[in-house]
Amino acid sequence: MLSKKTQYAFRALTDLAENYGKGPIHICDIASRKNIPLKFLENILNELKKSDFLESKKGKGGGYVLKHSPKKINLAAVIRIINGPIALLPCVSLNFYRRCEDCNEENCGLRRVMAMTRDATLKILEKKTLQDILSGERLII
Amino acid sequence: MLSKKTQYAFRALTDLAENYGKGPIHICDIASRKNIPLKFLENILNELKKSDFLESKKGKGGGYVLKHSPKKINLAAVIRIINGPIALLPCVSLNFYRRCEDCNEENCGLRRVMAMTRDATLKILEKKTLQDILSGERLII
DNA sequence: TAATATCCTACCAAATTAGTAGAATAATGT
DNA sequence: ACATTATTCTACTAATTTGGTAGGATATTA
Repeated sequence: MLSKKTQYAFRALTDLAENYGKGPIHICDIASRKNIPLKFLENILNELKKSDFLESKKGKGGGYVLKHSPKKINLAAVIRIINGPIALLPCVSLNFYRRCEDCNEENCGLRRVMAMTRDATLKILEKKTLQDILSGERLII
Repeated sequence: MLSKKTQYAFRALTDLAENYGKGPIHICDIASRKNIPLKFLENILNELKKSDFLESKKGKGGGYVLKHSPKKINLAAVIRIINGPIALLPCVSLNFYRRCEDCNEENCGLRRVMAMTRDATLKILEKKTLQDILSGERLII
């Protein structure tokens, strides 16, 4: 399951997408509109900034802005930054690979199935973007 | 990611599948063959028994046996028992549904995408069985 | 230089995960 | 009946992760 932090991240990014083009958005506006603990949200937006999803400006008139169009930010990328691996086993993770103990990877049946589910999941999450989850959007399959 | 406990569960079930038809298998044989902490494995096999995957026999000649053929045990069912929900959000879980706060489900874009990924994942995990992950098996997609 | 807003370091509490200890119970063979 | 064997149950404990909080440092603008 996605952590609460990840759900907060999606809610905050959605808010920024809804206000895309309006200049920097205050973190406290996002926090109050989306009902997210302010100080926790600071951490989250900071991580997203470090990972190049956001730009920020300090001081009066400051705030956060999406660095790229909502159409360019895919959900898998956000999950990887805030939540971690998408695969169900470390040994099939593309971005967080770790070998599993006592397992001959070439010949591990569980690994083969988990690689399939990873692919099926990524096929969706890498295609869907922030734009696709805005509440007004119709979802085209 | 699947917990270590879940990976142990799969390894143990695989061992029981490999020895299917040979009568009760000692838990300490499974533990040593598959390198799983014995007392931890006790908990796991007990849960699997309570969930009707295994039968057990006490005393001399006792041990654990798969209650059904390895072909009948699908991976999603095992994950649900030992690991919990398969869906990425509680509000799209079929077996562990919980409403999420501050979210209008009818109109939540994230929810729609997460329902799609759940379906894609289940399509695989509910079809694949213990038999499919035995190391000798060829995986037919 | 005051006001504003992000940035950074360092905590803290609660929950979950991973594992252990030891006695109770049941089945079997002698 | 009784010793042996193996599962079952209750109850801990330690380590890690998750979900937050506090407070000062830094940068920007007016």
